Amino acid sequence: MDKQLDNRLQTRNIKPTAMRQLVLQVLSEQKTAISLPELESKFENADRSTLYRTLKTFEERKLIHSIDDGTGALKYAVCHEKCDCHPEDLHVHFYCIKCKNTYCLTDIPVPEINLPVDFDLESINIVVKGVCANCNI
Amino acid sequence: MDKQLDNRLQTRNIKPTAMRQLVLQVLSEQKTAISLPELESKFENADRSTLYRTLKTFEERKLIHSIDDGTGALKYAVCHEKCDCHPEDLHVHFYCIKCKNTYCLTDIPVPEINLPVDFDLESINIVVKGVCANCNI
DNA sequence: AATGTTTATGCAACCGGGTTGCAAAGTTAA
DNA sequence: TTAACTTTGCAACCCGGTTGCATAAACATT
Ligand SMILES: [Mn+2]
Ligand SMILES: [Mn+2]
Ligand SMILES: [Zn+2]
Ligand SMILES: [Zn+2]
Repeated sequence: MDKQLDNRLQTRNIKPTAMRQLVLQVLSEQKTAISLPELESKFENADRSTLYRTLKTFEERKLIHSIDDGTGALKYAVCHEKCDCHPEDLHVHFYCIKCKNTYCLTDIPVPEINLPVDFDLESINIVVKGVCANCNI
Repeated sequence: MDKQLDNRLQTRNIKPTAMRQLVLQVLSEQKTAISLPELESKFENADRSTLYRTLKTFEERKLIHSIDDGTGALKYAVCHEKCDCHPEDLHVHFYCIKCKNTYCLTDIPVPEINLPVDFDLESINIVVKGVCANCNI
């Protein structure tokens, strides 16, 4: 289908099955992060475990990243092209308590955190809660 | 029982039932945050929903705070005396991928985050993952 | 002390997100 | 064509969290 998306799959070493193309397409259309149950509801007849495994594969290969915004369901969003999900690639996420959407604030990198001595840092998860611009008019 | 702990309950307007005294005692003994299932396992015959509601009450009254470290189970830790869980009271949390403990890094306040225009901030959740000092010898 | 009212507890059942085992279908490589 | 591997679909399960409801305990009023 979409040549662009197929490329994204290929460069991440993911075989472009029909299912995966569809899932990536849906993910790419989202303006905010989406959960597995939400994704499920976007398809008529898709099996949850297939979608689940598709997301897992995507995440493993760094095509998407997941956000735990504290709502109980992991949210997913496509990584930007060159992302490797290393600390310097990470950004802040925002959960709106009104519209319940979770935004990637890709312009806001996670700040440096100075851990106590002998603590090793591997990743940082920052979720800010509040009211988003759309809900704030 | 413990006069200190009873005071903590009173100053937070929580009636000091036997159950609540016990739960607060266990919580106070922890060096790292503890989940409901873990708490459950510290008692012989405690009912889950009672413990659940006890934690909820404690959290509502700001006697304890909860941490979503991404493991699937919320962790709880006692707030410090004067805490109101406002952004300026919040600290960074650390999840050790080796020992699976979640630490309150009470000395590390959450940094300021400048949100995009029209976004209102209510709370900030920061969880750093890595290896803790104990596991790093 | 006896009564009614509020609050806390215990039990059971449920919910929802996530996860797995396994067999069938599809793909790829000899 | 056959064999090996990968992906999909289905069903069943796990676990943390949550709720309705009945009982018990605490509290207040007479
Ligand atoms: Mn993101
Ligand atoms: Mn803490
Ligand atoms: Zn919003
Ligand atoms: Zn550790």
